[in-house]
Amino acid sequence: MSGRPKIFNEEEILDKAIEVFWKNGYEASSTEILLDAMGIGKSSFYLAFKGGKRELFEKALERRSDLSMGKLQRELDESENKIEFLKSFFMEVLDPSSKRFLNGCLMGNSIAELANIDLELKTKASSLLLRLEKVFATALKEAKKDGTLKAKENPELLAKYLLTVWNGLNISIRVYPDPKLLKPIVEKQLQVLE
Amino acid sequence: MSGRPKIFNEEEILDKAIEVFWKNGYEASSTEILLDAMGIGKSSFYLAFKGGKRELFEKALERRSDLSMGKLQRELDESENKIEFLKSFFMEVLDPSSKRFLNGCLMGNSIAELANIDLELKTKASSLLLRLEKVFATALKEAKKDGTLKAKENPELLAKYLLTVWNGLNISIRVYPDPKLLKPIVEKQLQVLE
DNA sequence: AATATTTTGTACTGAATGGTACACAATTAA
DNA sequence: TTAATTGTGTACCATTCAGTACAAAATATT
Repeated sequence: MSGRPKIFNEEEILDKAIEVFWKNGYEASSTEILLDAMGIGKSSFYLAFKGGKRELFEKALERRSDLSMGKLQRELDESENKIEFLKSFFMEVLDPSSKRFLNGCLMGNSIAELANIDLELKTKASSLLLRLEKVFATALKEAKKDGTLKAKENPELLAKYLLTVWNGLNISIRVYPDPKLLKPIVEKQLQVLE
Repeated sequence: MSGRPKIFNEEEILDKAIEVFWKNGYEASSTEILLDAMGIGKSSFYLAFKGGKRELFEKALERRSDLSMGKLQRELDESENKIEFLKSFFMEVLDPSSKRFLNGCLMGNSIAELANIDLELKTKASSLLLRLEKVFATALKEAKKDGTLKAKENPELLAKYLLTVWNGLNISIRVYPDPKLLKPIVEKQLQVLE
């Protein structure tokens, strides 16, 4: 059953692919660049990913979502004050040392790039981005229950609101070179959580 | 001095190019697709646009900005209540028959796509998008003067806030297939203008 | 009508694209 | 030790990419 062992670990090369796609987007990430980054040859790649670059992209989106949503959910579970945590979560985007500062949100970027190019991939990115809304929603519900969220608005609505803030922020950080300019904006946007 | 006459009008073919770039983005718009849409041949194109596709994209961005900012400024100048007009301006994005509903914002898309691919083009798109902030800012200042804007916040800050809302909205419309879902979100975001 | 000037259509180019073919290498099971 | 199985490296492929060369066409000037 098992012949020659794989020289690579699928999760590791997916992480490399995520970096490339996140930085360059889908179209501008050539298979050559991707293979270089992943450190594997063509035949290994096409054996593992029969669907080629497109399948790799789908898997990369999924893994990126799994990792970041898992981390976020864990942090929320551990946090005392979920509202304060959410605020810091948004503020992190303004940190010039964060990947997101330069690259924005992988899902948002993919939606913008592929909306009219590849409906299926765009829909995939959309649904993965909606996981973030879901995480926001449950956190807000819990915060409402434990009293840290005083706002009268529906948590479901607030979650959609936050997702839109998220989307805007990830574009705006690349418009305003100085993160200080955006800080008061984000604070203003997050006032609904007061 | 004047030889064979041009078979095309530069503004008209730029409008066609805008449509293509807006729909597909930069990378996925091949010169072939562009030339087909513009209805001209290669030699005519490269004679008029020595810089090729890249120059065409720059000119397209500029023209798109000129046209839309010109229109917006005119509408603002004519409007009685600038705050109400700005609200309707944002609500228009949610109209499924608007181009923006499917394609988002050309500048925002370009920033997302080219941020790490072509710094110069990304910077160009950014600075053109900042024109929108400028238009917002002057409108808000006037509204504050004439009393239609009651908010105590600095108009400059509010203008940046609106631009971020704009950026988020143009991603979110492609995440939420049903524009009704977004309407209350936008209303909430625009409450700062009350 | 001849000439200068500019634009256009066609054919071509070299490079890059995503993807295959296939012989060979490394492992496990018989 | 041999066979079966699976993975890898190299060479190759057709297509598409952005862009050029150049001759022919259409105009204005003389």
